[in-house]
Amino acid sequence: MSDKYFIIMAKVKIHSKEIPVKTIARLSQYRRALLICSQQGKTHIFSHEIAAIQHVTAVQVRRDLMLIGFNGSLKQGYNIRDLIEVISEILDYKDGINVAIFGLGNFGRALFNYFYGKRSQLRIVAAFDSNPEKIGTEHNKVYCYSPYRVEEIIKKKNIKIAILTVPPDRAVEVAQKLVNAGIKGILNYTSTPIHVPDNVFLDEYDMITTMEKAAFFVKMNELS
Amino acid sequence: MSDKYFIIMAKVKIHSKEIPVKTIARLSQYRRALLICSQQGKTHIFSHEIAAIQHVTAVQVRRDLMLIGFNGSLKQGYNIRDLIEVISEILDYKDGINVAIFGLGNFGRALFNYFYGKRSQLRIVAAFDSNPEKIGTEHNKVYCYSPYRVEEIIKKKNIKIAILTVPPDRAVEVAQKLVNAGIKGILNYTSTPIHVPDNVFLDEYDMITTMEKAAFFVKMNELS
DNA sequence: ACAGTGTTGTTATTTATTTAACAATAATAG
DNA sequence: CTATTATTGTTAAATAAATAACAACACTGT
Repeated sequence: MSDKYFIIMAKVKIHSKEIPVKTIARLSQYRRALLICSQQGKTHIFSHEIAAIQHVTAVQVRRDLMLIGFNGSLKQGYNIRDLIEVISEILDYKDGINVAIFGLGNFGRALFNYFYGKRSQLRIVAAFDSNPEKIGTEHNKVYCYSPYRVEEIIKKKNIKIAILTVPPDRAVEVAQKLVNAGIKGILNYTSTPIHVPDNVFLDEYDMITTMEKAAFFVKMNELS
Repeated sequence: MSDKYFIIMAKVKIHSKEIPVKTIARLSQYRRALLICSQQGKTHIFSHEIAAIQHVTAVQVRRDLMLIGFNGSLKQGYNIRDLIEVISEILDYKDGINVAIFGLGNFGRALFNYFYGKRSQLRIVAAFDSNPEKIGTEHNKVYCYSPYRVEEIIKKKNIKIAILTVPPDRAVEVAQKLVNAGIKGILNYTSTPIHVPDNVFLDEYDMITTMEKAAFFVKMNELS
């Protein structure tokens, strides 16, 4: 059997320039740093100041901002308010984006609480759980539905992104259901890898892998 | 002011070959897939089978295994039991590694429950929280200590890795304390970036960034 | 015995990303 | 008015990682 290839979204064009995925992630981080600075009354910031807050070099900040076509001034650096606006223009979805959480176990509830109300652009509008005791309950005005109603609710509430926190053995099945229902992005926090079509965004985060990586580096550091 | 540079651990030598960080992460994932296959009674596996379970190509699997010097057989593929052993030899810390969790909010508790007992190599042996009501409580035999005792307990219990889930405004301060106490790795789940010396492993995961990236790709996909 | 098949192991190539280098600039101090 | 300084913006180079290409092999069926 020949090898199979999975196509992922690697670069994106903005202002006719190619923007690496990693730049997108950094823009999100820059914005948060900028919002804090802005709240503190700062109006301008240098590339090395942004770099010092986040884990990057000043060169990288400048390069990222160049890619999105944002210009600073030589003596004052970058205008914070303007930069926030430009980044928001790129990152934000017009009228906000609706998110649902699938699986209200410990993890799901924690993410829900962590997330709820943090960024108005990203709204959790529904929860799903197969536990009959949870179905029908409400939490911060977010209703918990039965999995049977996934397709109906996704369409009715225009849910674009799913946070997947179901038990590992249900992940594949639920993901399939979500894709069929027309979800546009899945954040998979189960330890089971899932597959989605090319036009669905997928991000998988697995804490066990991260822990094992950490353990490995601790070990390597001790040896050298 | 000139640019500053942060040195990170990018590659590691095993058997005189350089191994990319990403390969290390994949090895952890391969092992989990292999453990499941092994439990199902399978003894051998082909590269494309591993690839189909995880999100990679068969070539990448073969390349990763080549880097760690593991050989398969032409007709049967890779011996599952042997491969698990070799990967474990690389990833695992001799007698297991002790982990502590800092901040028992929703997120901290969720990670604790998610994690507890999952991998015997990685043991959660202590928790810390500044809330007096939590201090002194016990959960699955794991005691919750006052932050005042961080240094003492880290040394006494030989804690190598910290899971950081304190509120964002405490992250920097707590991280500093951990580094001073001799912690070797930090998994930072607060949304505040932290800085650590080169010899301390750091992994930062920020859900907001991931969500914003997801939203961005949803948007891009709709435009094209 | 030999063509056909499906696999591994490895080198070469391509792509992606970061880092370095540096010209251009604007302010400042002498 | 000129040298100095600290910064941006951008191109070039270096590094990292993924993908392709393919030789070597071992088994199968004819």
